[in-house]
Amino acid sequence: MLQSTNTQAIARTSLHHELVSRLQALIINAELEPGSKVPEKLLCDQFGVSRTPLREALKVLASDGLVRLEPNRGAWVTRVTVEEVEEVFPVLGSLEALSGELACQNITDAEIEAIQDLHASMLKSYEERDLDAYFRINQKIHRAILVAARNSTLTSSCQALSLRMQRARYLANMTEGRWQDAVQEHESILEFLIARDGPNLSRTLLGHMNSKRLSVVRWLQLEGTIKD
Amino acid sequence: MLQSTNTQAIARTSLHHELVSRLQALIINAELEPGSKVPEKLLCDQFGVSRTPLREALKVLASDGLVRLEPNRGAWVTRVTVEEVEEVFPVLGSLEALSGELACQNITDAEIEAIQDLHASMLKSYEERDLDAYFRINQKIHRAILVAARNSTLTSSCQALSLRMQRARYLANMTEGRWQDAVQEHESILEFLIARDGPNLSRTLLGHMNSKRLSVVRWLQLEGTIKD
DNA sequence: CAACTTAATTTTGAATTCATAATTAAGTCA
DNA sequence: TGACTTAATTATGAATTCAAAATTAAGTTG
Repeated sequence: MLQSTNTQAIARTSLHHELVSRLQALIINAELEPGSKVPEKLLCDQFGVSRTPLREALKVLASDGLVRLEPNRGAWVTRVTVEEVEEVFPVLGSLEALSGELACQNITDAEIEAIQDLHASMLKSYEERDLDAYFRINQKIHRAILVAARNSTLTSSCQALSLRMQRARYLANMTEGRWQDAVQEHESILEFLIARDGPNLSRTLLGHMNSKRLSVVRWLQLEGTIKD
Repeated sequence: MLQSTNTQAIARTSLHHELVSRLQALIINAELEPGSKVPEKLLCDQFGVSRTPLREALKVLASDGLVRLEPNRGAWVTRVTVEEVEEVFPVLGSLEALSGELACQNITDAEIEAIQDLHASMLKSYEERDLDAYFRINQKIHRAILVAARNSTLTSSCQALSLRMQRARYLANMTEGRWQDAVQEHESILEFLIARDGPNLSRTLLGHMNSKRLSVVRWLQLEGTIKD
């Protein structure tokens, strides 16, 4: 063996870089609650680092819109608002549409097969009504299409915006009807991908994002109604 | 008067935020040369700040792709590569296309008039072959369309990618033929905007970006040929 | 004197310190 | 008691310090 067994994945570049990932995860999983203050000291203890690298990470998260920095009042976890959703989804839609177009030009047969497998697993999760698994696989499919687009700039732009929409499992709320539609949309996506039909895949992905937007907005509004 | 005279614009939030802007400007204007090391100490002296906020700013710039952080070797100003241009312009094209679509839905008559004025000034700069002025106004037009799109997420995404492409005045290299074409494209853009014809404006902006991409790539390759 | 070692210097990444702003707690008075 | 003031505490932003890594300079040897 040329390389030693990877002790734990690839050694991350810097402390700050690692912290960005960790904090992203905490925010996505709502372990840091939306609207709450980022507990700087606690996190430093938790991660065993000083405030310097943690604060560096927070600046980066702020530029990605996951936290908001209030002068002299620290960092606050941002909330997903209806306004934000109405802004982000159209942008994400455009980018996903592009990813579909490019993927059709560049995807290999092996990659398509891999996506077919993912699709099959996703259907299984749907039948078992396992929402968590469904979403995990769903993400993998979208990610696989992005990878096939061979454009790392596109990938990271999408990733950043997706993260903002993934906060607090808002997407995980689906009515039976919406879920069924989403699965149907994914059938089309796969079909056009196999046919390497860029324009139609593009259009379908855009529509898919639009449906997601409507669903998320509906849910946010409902949630607002309940809480107020 | 309710408020005191604004001592110097709006007091910026934090040191780090101000530094991000300053460093962006230095990189865009190639005062920090592409491929060179970011002179941490010098910049600290220059700006009269300590390393902490400067380094925070560098992390943010790194996440935007303007600098690259090499572990234990500091920050380096990234170069614009052909690969990057081939990646970024398609994404920027998609986003600008969306901005055109949305602008047609939301732009006011007053905003259109303002863009017409900018367009007229730009034509004047073209006739006077004042490339600097031309580009400044060009940017303003694209920005005005973005503003009219009423989507701040879209605006900041475009802005971030634009910055990456603005490094080192690469865009400022235009042959007479390309310049003429660009002006013609802008005529169409204005026309479709006035007609509030979203689909055609969208298409034109996408094409415009594509032309820019070709022009920049051609120039980068030429430059490479000369230097090697 | 050219290739290699080793020591001095500088730079980097991160912890610590410190002044200031914000928050909380305690005290005051109607 | 409850609104207001003031003092104590805590948290924040930024400068400073410090250990480790990288770079440069100075020797050393063939």
